[in-house]
Amino acid sequence: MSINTITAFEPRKTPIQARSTVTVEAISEATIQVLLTHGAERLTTTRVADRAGVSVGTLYQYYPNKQSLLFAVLENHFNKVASRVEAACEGTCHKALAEMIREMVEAFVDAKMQRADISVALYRVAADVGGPALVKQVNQRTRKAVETMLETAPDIKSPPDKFAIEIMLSAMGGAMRSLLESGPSPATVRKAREQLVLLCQSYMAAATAKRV
Amino acid sequence: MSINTITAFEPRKTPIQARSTVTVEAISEATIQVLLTHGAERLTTTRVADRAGVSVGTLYQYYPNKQSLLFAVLENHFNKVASRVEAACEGTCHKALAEMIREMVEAFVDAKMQRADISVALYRVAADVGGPALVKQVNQRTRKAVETMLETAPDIKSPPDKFAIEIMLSAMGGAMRSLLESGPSPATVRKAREQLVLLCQSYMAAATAKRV
DNA sequence: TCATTGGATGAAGGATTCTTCAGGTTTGGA
DNA sequence: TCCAAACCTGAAGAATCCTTCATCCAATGA
Repeated sequence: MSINTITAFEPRKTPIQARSTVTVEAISEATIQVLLTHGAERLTTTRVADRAGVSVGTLYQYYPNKQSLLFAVLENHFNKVASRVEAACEGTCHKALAEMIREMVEAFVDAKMQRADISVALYRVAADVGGPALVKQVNQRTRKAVETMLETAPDIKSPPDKFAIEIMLSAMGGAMRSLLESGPSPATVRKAREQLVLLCQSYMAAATAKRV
Repeated sequence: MSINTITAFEPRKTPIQARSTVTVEAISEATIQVLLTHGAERLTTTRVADRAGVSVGTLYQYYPNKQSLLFAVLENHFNKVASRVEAACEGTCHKALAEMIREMVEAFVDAKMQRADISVALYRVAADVGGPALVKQVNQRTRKAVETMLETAPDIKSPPDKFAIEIMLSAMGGAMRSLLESGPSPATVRKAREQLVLLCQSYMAAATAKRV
């Protein structure tokens, strides 16, 4: 079913000419806007098309159904964030553990904040569109990046449990979600960023020490 | 708007006779079941009523609309969990910091696991029914309990920042959510429980030490 | 220039859903 | 026993929504 679900979400056709690329992007952005202004419950394909300045038919030319549209937007956002975190991990090898974690967490927070509106909007539909499965997948990917990064840390006796890293990532994500949903001020975001760094640092230090 | 939203969610009439109490509970339970088997998108008042063994009209006698139904179930669940955590906090005063955190986290995890199905079901609608606001409210309440508990800890130099406690709670909640959504085995839950304890312990230790 | 492929349109079919309300059934006390 | 209040019923109105498809416009390249 998982495979079927995913294939059913695949775009219908790929943009070739320039104008269609514009259209697809407009639809994407419109989806987010509608999500923010009307809520998930009132997210209508017609409404999205209107906001994007195209007709419904056009929308259905690129997405087989409403779910696939939402899924695509969700996937796109997740991938962007994951890539940022991966890049941060790769760029911080061989440094001290605390430094690694700091870079990683800050990359995550910054990536999320870059388009905070998208994050908030997507929280509202994630559950209906295979969000949890996507999160799992992305978390897995991120975990690997963190794992290989940690293996190069000079000040670690034993690498942390895979499971511990997953816990850390989901905790970080959860805290970030709460934060974003509260519509935080820049100052609050800065504070939270610091605290999240501390949270992950202290946990990782404890998790690597605990193992024999 | 917040007040209007909440008043609009208020139950229509309160059960008086015994049978109506049964009915209301059946509707509550049916809501969760439908959520789990059909998903949030296909949660229909008629479907819920069917599953509860009553007619739609009966449902609308107690809930003014679909949202209020979902909100009530959500609120009920959150309050239960919060109460458990509060109780744990009150029962652990004057012990060592690590012990306090352990009790608190374990109470949270156990409360969530008690009806894991409800938690998972509710994650799917929380966003559409003022979930974030509720979470905020409950988190605030829990934070106060944790705060007063921590003030009695003998081995703390300075109490942690309010903000730090909030971060911890939302992180804990987020990690728990990821866990629950992955349909974990009992063994996994045990491991996660341990790790969550460690996560919160090490963060709180760091947060209380950092402050001058 | 012109044919072919890509792209866009939007009215309308088909299907659901939410919610109401007029009328019937059950309960509990007088 | 009897009645008023509490409950329950479920067909149907009203409102949306998703999705399709026949048709028209634009671009590309031969």
